[in-house]
Amino acid sequence: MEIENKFGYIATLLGDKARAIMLWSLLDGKAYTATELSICANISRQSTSNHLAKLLEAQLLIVEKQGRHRYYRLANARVAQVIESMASLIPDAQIKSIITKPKSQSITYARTCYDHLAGELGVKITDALVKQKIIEPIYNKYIVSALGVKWFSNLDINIDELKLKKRSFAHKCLDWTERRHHLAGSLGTALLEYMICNDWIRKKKNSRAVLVTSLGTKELNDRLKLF
Amino acid sequence: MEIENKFGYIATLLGDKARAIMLWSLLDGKAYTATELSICANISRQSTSNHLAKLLEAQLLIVEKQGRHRYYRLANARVAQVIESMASLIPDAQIKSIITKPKSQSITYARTCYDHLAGELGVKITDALVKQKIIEPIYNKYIVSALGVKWFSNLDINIDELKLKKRSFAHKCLDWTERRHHLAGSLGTALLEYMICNDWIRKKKNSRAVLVTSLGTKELNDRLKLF
DNA sequence: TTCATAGTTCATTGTATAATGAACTAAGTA
DNA sequence: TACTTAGTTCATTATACAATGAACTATGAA
Repeated sequence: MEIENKFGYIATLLGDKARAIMLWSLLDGKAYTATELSICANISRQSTSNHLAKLLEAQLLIVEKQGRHRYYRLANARVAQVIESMASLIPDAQIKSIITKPKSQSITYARTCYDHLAGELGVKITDALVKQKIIEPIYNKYIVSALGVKWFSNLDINIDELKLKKRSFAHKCLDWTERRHHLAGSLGTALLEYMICNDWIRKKKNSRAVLVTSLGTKELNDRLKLF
Repeated sequence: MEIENKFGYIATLLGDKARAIMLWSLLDGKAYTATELSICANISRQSTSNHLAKLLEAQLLIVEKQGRHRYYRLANARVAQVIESMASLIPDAQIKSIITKPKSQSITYARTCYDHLAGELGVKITDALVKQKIIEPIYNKYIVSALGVKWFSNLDINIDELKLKKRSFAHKCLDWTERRHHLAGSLGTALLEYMICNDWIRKKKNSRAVLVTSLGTKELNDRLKLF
């Protein structure tokens, strides 16, 4: 098979309406049962099963059996990033009509993108990290400066340890609301984890939206001159 | 329309086999005619036209009319980025297969286009002029920066004089081999004349091809960091 | 002029594949 | 044990939309 056909295979797979909705729902990184996903996409369980089988075969999803339930989740962070970046192609006019909706304000301001922080806040923090010379953008990645190693160690994040992990360390992820890059990879995950554990931000229930606590505002301002 | 439906709209658009092949072909950043794209995708011209209209409407492509041809290209770098990132999801990728380019013969490498320089060299020079901030692309034209005025005056080219002429000063011309823009207009003519007069390049007899002299190579490298 | 080529539009046909119903396995429950 | 729920498989149906032919505009060339 030629490369463009392989690309077409992936594109077709993502292109079905029902599958697109399911994948979008899975963007929070959580695992959902087949029945839950069928409700999301508003199709029969049989049909859902068929779609899920295809997504599994393409290694876009992974499945975990637990009793009589099967929990489906995105195979890895890369899948999530591709889906989010595809959303950045939604025509400007349509994006505007979405982000001005009151209920989507929080999701566009700050949300999780699978395992790291996205939205306006995600981009702002990344910008600040670059401005403070903590990280530096190189091609599609970021490198951490000597100063940055120190900065992250204050958050109990050990750069050397993270680099040892198999997964990507610190790469760029395209944000669909901001149309700009933000920090992803194991470093992005570590930062998100720290912020949640230390109550800088809180996840909203049943949503990818997060909100910044007053402590978080203070810390981000002190450490990154963010606000 | 909800966000997941809009995502589905984009995904569906990219998901058609024929469209996927066309988009993949356009990844090189060059512009192609509708007929050429129909050959790439191996479908009829009518069908191609239909697909292109959809991609245009979604602002994934832009079109430029030139005579009876319509040149289609990706709307911006983001589109290319997303397509490439989607290709990264191809399972057990054998993406290492290199995309072969048609080898450039002298007629495609450098040739005159009516009264200015075209071909790969023409495009390269134009790119370098932009990169060095000597000229700046604005819509279908180029403007010359203050730095640029100085740069051209070193070649005895007086920008103010050229602007007084009735004909177009510096517009974009689409190259058929490179499918990318290069400098045309009175400024393009003046530059070509200078290069010939000063033996940077020589016209081949009975041909539009030109060859670059060793002096030309040196000068273009010194002044534009071209090679 | 007239002809050829590039490209589009529109109505019709064709087809790939999604959705569905019925029948099934497998796990949990009363 | 029988019964319910989760999920799948398979054969059939339905449908969205891609492909096509015919007719059209527009540019360029003889």
